[in-house]
Amino acid sequence: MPELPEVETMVRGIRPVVSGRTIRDVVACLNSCKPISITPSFRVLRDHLVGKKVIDVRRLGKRIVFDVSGGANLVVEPRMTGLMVLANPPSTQHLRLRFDFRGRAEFDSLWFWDRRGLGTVTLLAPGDIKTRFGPEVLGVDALEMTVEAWIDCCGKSRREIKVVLMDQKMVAGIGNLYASEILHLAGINPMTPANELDRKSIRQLSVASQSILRTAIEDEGSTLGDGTYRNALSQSGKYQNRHRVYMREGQPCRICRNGKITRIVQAQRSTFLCQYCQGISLK
DNA sequence: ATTAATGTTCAGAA
DNA sequence: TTTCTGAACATTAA
Repeated sequence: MPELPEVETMVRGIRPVVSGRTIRDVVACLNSCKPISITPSFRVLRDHLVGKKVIDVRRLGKRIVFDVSGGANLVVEPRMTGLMVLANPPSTQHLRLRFDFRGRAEFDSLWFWDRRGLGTVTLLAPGDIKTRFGPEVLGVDALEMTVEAWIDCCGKSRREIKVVLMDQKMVAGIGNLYASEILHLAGINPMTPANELDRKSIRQLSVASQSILRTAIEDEGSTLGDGTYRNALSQSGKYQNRHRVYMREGQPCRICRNGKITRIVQAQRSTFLCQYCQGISLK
């Protein structure tokens, strides 16, 4: 579930605690749970990181990037259920990796907890970090998506716009949850082929994307029913209370109050929508 | 007790 | 070339 707002929240929680600190040790598979995918290998990762200093922690799409002294990067991909926490992980069962820091402070370890274990951790050599990702929906300077980039991105695919929004090579940061929310705010039918959207709709998409994601960051992301997602201190997000459509099938639309939220399936994933707000005639 | 579904990504097939 | 399918894994609901 961690999408841009959740990953951004993790980074904001971790950065002030971890930046400037030296890695004392890295420990894998606490409580002997299964190892997650580590590239090139846990051994290499550990040997390289121990003794290095964390220069900065930042977000790239849905990934957490640690810049370490010497120029290498540690890239953590939470995928479905991965979390980076400084304390109180949801359970002791799925602690996959632990980073210990030198010196003494309020928090001396950073954990990678992952219930499903689909997350990945990659150590990249200096200079190897290049984004196979599209531009950021929210990002610094040139990395941030412009309306022109949106027009370009939509124009080159015939796939449904919902599917294109989730394609990280087109735009980095949007996943299944926020795609539904964004399209509802933009008043766009999720099934519309991306290349059939007019300029006005694309502009609305651009505005809606930034608006939804910014608000979700302010609310520290969405913690769904299973309670999996938490911030760095293991507290729940609040944005789920403001969901317009996601997981609200059958409930009245909060905006138009005309009808109920509908669930459809696109690319094997649930999409939630309001047929009135999004101009859809369902047969 | 099986089976399907769940937030993501990617390799390999169509 | 672009788009689609299934697999990686753990847990819950049906």
